[in-house]
Amino acid sequence: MTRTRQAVLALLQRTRHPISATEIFEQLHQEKVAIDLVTVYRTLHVLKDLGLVLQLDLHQEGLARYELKEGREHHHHIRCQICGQIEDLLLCPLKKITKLIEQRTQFIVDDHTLEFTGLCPQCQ
Amino acid sequence: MTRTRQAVLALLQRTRHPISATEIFEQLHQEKVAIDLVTVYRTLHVLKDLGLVLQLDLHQEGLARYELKEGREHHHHIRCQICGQIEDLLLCPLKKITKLIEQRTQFIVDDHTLEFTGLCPQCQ
DNA sequence: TTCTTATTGCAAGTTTATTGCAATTACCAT
DNA sequence: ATGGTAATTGCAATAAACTTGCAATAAGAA
Repeated sequence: MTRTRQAVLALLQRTRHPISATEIFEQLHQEKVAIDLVTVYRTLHVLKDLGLVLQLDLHQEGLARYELKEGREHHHHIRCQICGQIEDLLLCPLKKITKLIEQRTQFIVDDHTLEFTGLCPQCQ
Repeated sequence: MTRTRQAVLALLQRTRHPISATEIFEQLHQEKVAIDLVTVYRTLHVLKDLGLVLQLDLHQEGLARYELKEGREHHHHIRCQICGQIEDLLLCPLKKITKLIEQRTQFIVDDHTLEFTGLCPQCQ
């Protein structure tokens, strides 16, 4: 664990919403942490492989976002189509459905993604 | 409606799984239909705006896939992590949950995406 | 057929993310 | 501490998906 990795991890810890590599890069530069964008990408890859970070690919965003997995329970997201704000949904209605899908398709399911989009209270 | 647009639409009609712009481009060239990749992208954009085609952004694929919306009921997908095969799931367990989420978040929900990943029977 | 408008192809440009490689840094053993 | 080794980093270049500008072409109406 180097200081650059700690800086990325610390930023993820204090960020409440899923954040992109570019946003991490820009935020750290504002905080006078010298780090290359490539290093941000590589660090995120490492943290993902270590199981500390989750990668999200939200619909129609065209970029990856990351959030800390550690210490957080399984959840999903809702995103405002106008302002892009992302909010956590601390629920998951898919336990039973997963079993049904495994029976129907003969797949072994090991992950799922669920995302809602719409208008946030401010943008309605 | 030009012949190139009809070619794209016809290909989408006879393709059973969500297909990417590059795949459409390559498939049409194999069928000796001269079409530029840019035109494929623009055609897909038009068809999407007309509500004839749905764009999917599957998790960790890093590209957009498209499927015909016309005449098909609402459904979701499951994708094999090994071979990439995508299968339709002709179910949706999210009607009640959507109402709950609207109450909790004060968002107006107007869409959702749901995707399962796992191992298909062949890749297990 | 001719005129007008929409569509297309080509080239160039964006954006997001990855790779190669040399230079630097971290960490372990001494 | 110090030196050696292996991992990490920055820079430059590259890749892949997608978009934009613009002139040439094709479609549809008069």
